[in-house]
Amino acid sequence: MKIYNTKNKSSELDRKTDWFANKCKEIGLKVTLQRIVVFRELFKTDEHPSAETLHKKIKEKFPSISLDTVNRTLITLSEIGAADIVEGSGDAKRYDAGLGGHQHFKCVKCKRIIDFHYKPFDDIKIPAYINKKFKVLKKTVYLEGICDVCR
Amino acid sequence: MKIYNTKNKSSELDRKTDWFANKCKEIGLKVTLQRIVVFRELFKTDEHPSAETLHKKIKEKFPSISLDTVNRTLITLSEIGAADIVEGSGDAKRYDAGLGGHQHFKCVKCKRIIDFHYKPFDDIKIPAYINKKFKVLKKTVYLEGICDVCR
DNA sequence: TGACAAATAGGAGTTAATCCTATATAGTAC
DNA sequence: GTACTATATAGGATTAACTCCTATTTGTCA
Repeated sequence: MKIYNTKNKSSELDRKTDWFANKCKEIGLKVTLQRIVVFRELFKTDEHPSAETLHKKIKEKFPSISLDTVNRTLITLSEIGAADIVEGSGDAKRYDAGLGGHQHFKCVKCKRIIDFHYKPFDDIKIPAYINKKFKVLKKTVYLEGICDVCR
Repeated sequence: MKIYNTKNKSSELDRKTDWFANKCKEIGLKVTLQRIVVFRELFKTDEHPSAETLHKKIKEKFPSISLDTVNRTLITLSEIGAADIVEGSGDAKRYDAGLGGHQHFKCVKCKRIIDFHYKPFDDIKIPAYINKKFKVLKKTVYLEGICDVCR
């Protein structure tokens, strides 16, 4: 059963949803409406929402979904590589759809997280002695400061 | 009044403490025993403690200090550049003495944060269009993965 | 040494996340 | 389609990590 609209010509979102549903099946996770909805809502936004923010938005269309489910699902998504926990300093966890190919700037005043993409940051090389000792799963260049609106 | 030991030949720690006390005075912050103790304890460790971890350690010598004070002080330290909040993904805030000159690897399993220093990471250049739009206060290269002990 | 603004202790309150468990549902087997 | 079983969910309870409040204390400066 498809629980999302596919009448229109297949959008990026629907293709991504198919990819996600298949990934769940492969791994042996059930494809539930909640998981699909959380995934799609996260994919649609570029606001790097916290679990609570995302929960509020999803409740508009799906009033019975619980915050716990959103939290659990976001953790599941990040475990299977369908989402990323955005790096930062303390505060509530913030997520993005884990598409890669960009870096984050976080405003210390308004807590807004802004995407930017600077190719050389994708290509930074990890020294051999680190790769030898640790298994590096993620490398990030992260900037913090005052955004254009706040200053 | 010096509230820390200076009988021995001036150690790095004592010199740093003087620097910190002067910085407080410059800015107009009172030089309290609590601030000195938090600063020194943070400077002595390379474990990137959370406020709670640091509070426990300080209580051994200074039983009356409150967790709130440790928390407030750590925030103050990071505001005046005498400490850094270590970047990471959610969980409790972790601090270091903000000496710079190193990067962090965080183990996603045991949450241990390990310092390493790779010179090219100090020198990454921020593109002009970012500096023009935002005031960048901090740039970080941050690695995450599985540490040698956990794997 | 006295006055006052700033800082602290410690308990109360808040926010984010996780746990618990009865109920519901996806996937599979018939 | 129906039944079965392992997962997943809802939502309230609990925990963790702060943050706030206020009476008391303490640096700092005159």
